[in-house]
Amino acid sequence: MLTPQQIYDRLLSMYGAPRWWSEDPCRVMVQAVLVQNTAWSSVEKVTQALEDFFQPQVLLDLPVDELEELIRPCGFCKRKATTIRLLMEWYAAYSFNQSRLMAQPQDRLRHELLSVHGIGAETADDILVYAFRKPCFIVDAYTRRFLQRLGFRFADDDAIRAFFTAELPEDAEAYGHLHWLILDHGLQRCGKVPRCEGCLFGCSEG
DNA sequence: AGCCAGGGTCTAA
DNA sequence: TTAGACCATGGC
Repeated sequence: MLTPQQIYDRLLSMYGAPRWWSEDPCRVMVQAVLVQNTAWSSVEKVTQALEDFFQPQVLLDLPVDELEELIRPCGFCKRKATTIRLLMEWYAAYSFNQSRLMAQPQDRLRHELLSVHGIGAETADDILVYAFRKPCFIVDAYTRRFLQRLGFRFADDDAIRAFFTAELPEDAEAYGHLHWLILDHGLQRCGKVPRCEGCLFGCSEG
């Protein structure tokens, strides 16, 4: 069985330097909500329409029904528009102050994010890592499918998290980079096609 | 046509 | 505590 470090190294050699979600915390938060049960291509489409709106106060000033129309292609637009609004209100309680947020304990931020209606574990963890640089390992559908194709069987998401965090340094950058590499791998359709080109994992079956 | 996409919430048993 | 319904839309 591969170790987390070996997995990371192989992904790195396949996809090169990993990208960060976005340097803009507001964009990370909005996109993390938009991508819930939705194809990333739809998020990209809406992102173009939202290009002038990725500022917390602008989003708060925008009538919710207008936000619904802007994000409609991502589906669940009423729920997601409300969640984005609530998320920005939470953000406003910290005065949109990045250093003030990053100074908070991870557990506290996670608890607060989970208390926002429409934010669950995965969305909260996306935000913790990519917006606030907290070392919280993200488990999503791609992570589960990826590990399953590699032959791992875990009882639940906590077991997956434990597998990675036990051996990797507790570092937000590393977690974020690894998660994005796993996304790159998934988006290459590894495991969905008979064999993906140059795959170092030999992905070929589900 | 029908199924799925980087989820989350609510309800019933 | 867990399974199932529901939320909405686009792409294939």
